[in-house]
Amino acid sequence: MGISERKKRDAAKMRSRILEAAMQLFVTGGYDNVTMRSIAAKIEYSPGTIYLYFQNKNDIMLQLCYQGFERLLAHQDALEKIADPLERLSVGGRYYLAFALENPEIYELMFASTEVLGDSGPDEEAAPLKAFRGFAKNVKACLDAGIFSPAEAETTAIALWATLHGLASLLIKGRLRFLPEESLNKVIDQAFAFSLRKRGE
Amino acid sequence: MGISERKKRDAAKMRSRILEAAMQLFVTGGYDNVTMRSIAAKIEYSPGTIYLYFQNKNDIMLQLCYQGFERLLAHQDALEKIADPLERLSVGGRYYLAFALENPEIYELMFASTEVLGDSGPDEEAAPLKAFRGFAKNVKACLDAGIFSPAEAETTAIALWATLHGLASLLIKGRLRFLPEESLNKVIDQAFAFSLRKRGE
DNA sequence: TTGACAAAATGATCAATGTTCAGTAAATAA
DNA sequence: TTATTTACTGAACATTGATCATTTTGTCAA
Repeated sequence: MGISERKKRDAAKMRSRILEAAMQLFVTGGYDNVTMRSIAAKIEYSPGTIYLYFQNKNDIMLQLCYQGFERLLAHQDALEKIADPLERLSVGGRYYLAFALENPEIYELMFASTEVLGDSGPDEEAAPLKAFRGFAKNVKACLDAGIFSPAEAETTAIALWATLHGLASLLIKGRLRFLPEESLNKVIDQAFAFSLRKRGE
Repeated sequence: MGISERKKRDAAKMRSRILEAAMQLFVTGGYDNVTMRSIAAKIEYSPGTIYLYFQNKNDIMLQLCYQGFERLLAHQDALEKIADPLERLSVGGRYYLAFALENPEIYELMFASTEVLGDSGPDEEAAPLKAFRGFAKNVKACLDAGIFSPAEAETTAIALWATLHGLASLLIKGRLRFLPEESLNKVIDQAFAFSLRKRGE
């Protein structure tokens, strides 16, 4: 039955084309630029066809959200080479921030309200959880190296993530626009130093 | 000219009624629940009337965003009584987080993307900037008390804000749902301790 | 190759949305 | 009372996400 396999490949390819078109529309013109009709026009199919491959628009946006997490995770993979755990964590954090600032729309989508992304299921949590686990692993390495105390492993990871996410969010949404450009980099550096400072006791 | 004054009051009252209706619809059913028609029905006017008092829907949502910041600022005013600067900062942070978690929709709206809220003008930055200045003032007090070193005043304020905002965001959007309920409070406590720890050197 | 069946794609259509605007009603002024 | 300005109406428009009867395309047995 080579035919049914080819059909499966075709269907997967069609899904990819739809997602690619949606992603392009999204990053160039934001959420409002993604309409079922604009996607259809881009892939040169009729609007109704999209519903043969995706349940609805939310479904599509959710997939784009997942793609965002996957891209972020791919970035983080490059960190494995860094031996020093504290530096790995620091560089990872900068990667995280750089990703958010270079892909503001995608990053926003990744943390868009649950409402937009539809009801939460076990699958929905998978991607963020995976991202956090990678993060936590690096923190754990710092812990093992005696940089943090054991009781603070998860706490530290979350606090760090929160700081990074908060910075990214505030920057993307222009809430730190009042800061002089020059001091921004310094702020980021110091924020990292602040969060990553070796703890006493 | 008592008439024109009365008319001004009437117009202001009408604006309030519209905003109140919009806020009610928003907190109960989210952004999608706020339609020009639903607002109109709630205040018992025709949809077109709303456009005599507001430019468009974005305008209305922007005002709700401002109301959110005002509520938050009102909360923070109660902090003045706390003498110890470090404790004032800590309690203020908890207020901030509590506000965000008790008013998740409003908090989300306050930090919604610039796109949703319309083009940024000097007015738009006023509210968040004001909120941050109050925050920074508390940090400065810690600084004056020798708790932080001078070079870190603004940096510390921003890092703190980012951590708070990040925590609020992640919590609201369910990204920390995998955490056991019991450990959540501990995480918050430790995150605060982590960020507010007295710095050496 | 042909004809019957299944799968894929279409596009007209629906209800709902934000917004506009000619027309109507009410309030004010003359 | 009459004229004029102001406030309001609600039908209408363009767009949106989504649906579904219809048509086109693909598959396979005869």
